[in-house]
Amino acid sequence: MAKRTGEKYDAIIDAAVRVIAEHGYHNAQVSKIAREAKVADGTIYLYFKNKDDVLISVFSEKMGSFISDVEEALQSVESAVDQLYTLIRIHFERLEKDRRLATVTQIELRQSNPEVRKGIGEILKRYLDIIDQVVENGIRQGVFRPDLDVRATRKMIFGTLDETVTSWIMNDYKYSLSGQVEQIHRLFIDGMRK
Amino acid sequence: MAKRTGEKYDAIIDAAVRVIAEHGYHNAQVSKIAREAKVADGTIYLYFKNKDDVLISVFSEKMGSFISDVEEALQSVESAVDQLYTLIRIHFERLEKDRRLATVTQIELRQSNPEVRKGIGEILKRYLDIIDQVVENGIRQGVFRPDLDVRATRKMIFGTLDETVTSWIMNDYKYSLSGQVEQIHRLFIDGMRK
Amino acid sequence: MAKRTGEKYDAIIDAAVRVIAEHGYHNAQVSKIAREAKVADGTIYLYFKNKDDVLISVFSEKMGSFISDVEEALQSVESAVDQLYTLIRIHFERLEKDRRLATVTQIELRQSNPEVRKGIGEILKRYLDIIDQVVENGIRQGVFRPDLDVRATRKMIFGTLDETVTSWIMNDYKYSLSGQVEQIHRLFIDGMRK
Amino acid sequence: MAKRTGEKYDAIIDAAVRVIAEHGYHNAQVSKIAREAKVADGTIYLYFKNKDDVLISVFSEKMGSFISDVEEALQSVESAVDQLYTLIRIHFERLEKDRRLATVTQIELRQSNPEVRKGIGEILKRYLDIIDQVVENGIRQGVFRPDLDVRATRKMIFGTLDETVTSWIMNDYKYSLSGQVEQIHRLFIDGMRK
DNA sequence: CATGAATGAGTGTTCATTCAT
DNA sequence: GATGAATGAACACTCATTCAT
Repeated sequence: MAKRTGEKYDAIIDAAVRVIAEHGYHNAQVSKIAREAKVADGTIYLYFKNKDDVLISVFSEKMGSFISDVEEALQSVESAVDQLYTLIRIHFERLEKDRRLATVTQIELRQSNPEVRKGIGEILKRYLDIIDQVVENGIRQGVFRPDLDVRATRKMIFGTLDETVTSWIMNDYKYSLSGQVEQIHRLFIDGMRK
Repeated sequence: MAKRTGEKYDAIIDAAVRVIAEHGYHNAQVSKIAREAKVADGTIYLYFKNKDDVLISVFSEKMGSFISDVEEALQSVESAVDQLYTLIRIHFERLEKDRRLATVTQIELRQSNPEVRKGIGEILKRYLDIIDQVVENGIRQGVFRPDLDVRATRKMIFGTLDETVTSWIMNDYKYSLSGQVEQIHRLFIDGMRK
Repeated sequence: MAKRTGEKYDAIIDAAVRVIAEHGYHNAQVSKIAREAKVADGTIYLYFKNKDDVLISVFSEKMGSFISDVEEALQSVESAVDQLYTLIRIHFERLEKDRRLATVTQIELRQSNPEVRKGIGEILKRYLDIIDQVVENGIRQGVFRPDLDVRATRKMIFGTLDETVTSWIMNDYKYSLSGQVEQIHRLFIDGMRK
Repeated sequence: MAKRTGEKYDAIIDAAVRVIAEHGYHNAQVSKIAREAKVADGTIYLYFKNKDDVLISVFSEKMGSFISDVEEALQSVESAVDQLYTLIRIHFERLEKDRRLATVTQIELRQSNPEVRKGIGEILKRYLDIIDQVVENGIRQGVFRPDLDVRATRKMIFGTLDETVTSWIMNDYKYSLSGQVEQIHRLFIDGMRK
């Protein structure tokens, strides 16, 4: 049971994204995903434990590559201020480039049951850790306030990015996400005060 | 259909909160809510259009009083910097005081279908408007940067508060929410830079 | 859940017997039983815990009245020899009179899963107890051998009756069941020896 | 299709017995039997027409040797009274010696669908014929009553043995089967009467 | 001969909503 | 207004069988 690789594995993951994006979480039946992936219903169960596993895997596979990209990009950046900029930029650019995936991960999969949400939460932890490291870097480098609460700061950063992307989707992508990198970066670094 | 007041109306709303808090969104059946409210299943449909309407009303009734509280409190505060402080403080205090309601509005109701989420979104707009006004006040008063993008700033503020509360719930309320008001207020106002 | 009486309760039980008799155990879907009983599928679950419960109840209700009939009839019979005769007679007469029920309880329900079989076994225990009492009576009355092993004797009696009925059904009811009462009674009492 | 011999043929039959004995009829999937037999799923279909064929063959192969043993043993016994004793003894001894096989043939395979049951019935006919011959022998030898109904008597004999074995299994083999040969033989021959 | 990946038909159960009383 | 019995649509998952290699 549950081979986690192969052509069909990828086909099912991608089909799930398309079906969820088009029909919404509550209308993404297994049979619909199978048809979209051009496999039989039962084939899905050769690659995944159950429907929840498909959904968690969608998030894991897609978000995983996203997180890896961010990790890699941050390696070649020295200053924590610039790292934060890079992180915001990649976060926005990636999701702006794949609206369908953005909708699925930001909106649809959040309607899921506790089991799936738990799986999603575990994957997101990796991302939150990266943010923590950037903040800690900045403190160590002496560019961020030494009394910064890392966890609170991380929640500000993640909460802001998440809300911004969600809002962008809910407003039908009608403005540029990546156009806000500058603005938000400055908000984080310098705050609202004149 | 759909009297929106009365003893039973309130009983049903409160029963819904209790049932969702105790059993989770996906186990909050109409019949369970009816039993908890000590009315017949059918009676719910004399006061609400359908189940979605019950859920949206839960959010509306409970969040409505919350928003009014914030509005009122802000009236007696002059400076936008202090208004922002007050907003954060009330946001955290209110939810910290009623953990059950916090869980229902922050976690459970977000698993709902598009219809309910839309209803919730509309109610939240009032809150977002209040945040906008605080930001605009600050610009007008000359204490916030004049080039602040009001909408981006509002997303930062709301996104951060929301993520902070969610995180607090997910970590079993094991630290103080209101203990973070100071820290987060300073993050907003002065940013992360040393 | 699970009101165990009422007009519809009976209708569902009877529909189940008809459906199983006509289509066989493996083709007796809940929806088919519901249609036959002229109720909605869901209604079945107002009266029964699940499908297994329906099947066990079929056996319980039908066999229950059968066992009560036997119990009652034995009361008015003094001698254990005659009691045994009466038991065999009623056993055969009842099943001969309702061939459909005979098929369902003898053939179809025995193909069921362990859960149902367990339920059936528990109901049969009452019948086996009655047989035991007849045997014990006979020993006490001094008409049966005092060294008779009650349990072994009971197995002979029940096993024989059961096999005889099953065989009669498998041979398409083409001979008379009640015509064999005499013969079998004498076999039990006097044995095969000349 | 369907070679009925060979190393793998036997391996599959034996694997089926083990799997059914361990997991029960309703959990004896073809793939599980294949794994136990160390062949591929598809290989089973080179030796058997379908799953039913496997199950019937299990009964046929195992019961076949049992019946042959009985046939052979009876040859060297003269008197019908002793033949009946021998038949009961071998019946009980064989099944007592291989509890796993006893469970499979007495309990598990009886849950099967009509097709398999029909196959089983045909095999059992050979056994029933042997019983008939013993009874007829006895009548001819003048030791059994001449008015004995052979078929009814056969049903008593088979029904009793079958019920006794089933009961022994259901009671977890906790008493001796072969210890009951005497008792049951006397019941058959001399009846219950003092 | 043998493999094992792929197929796809088939069904018990839940629960929001209705409506006769 | 209030009841609660009745409705019936909707869907994830299993597993015997096939067939390309």
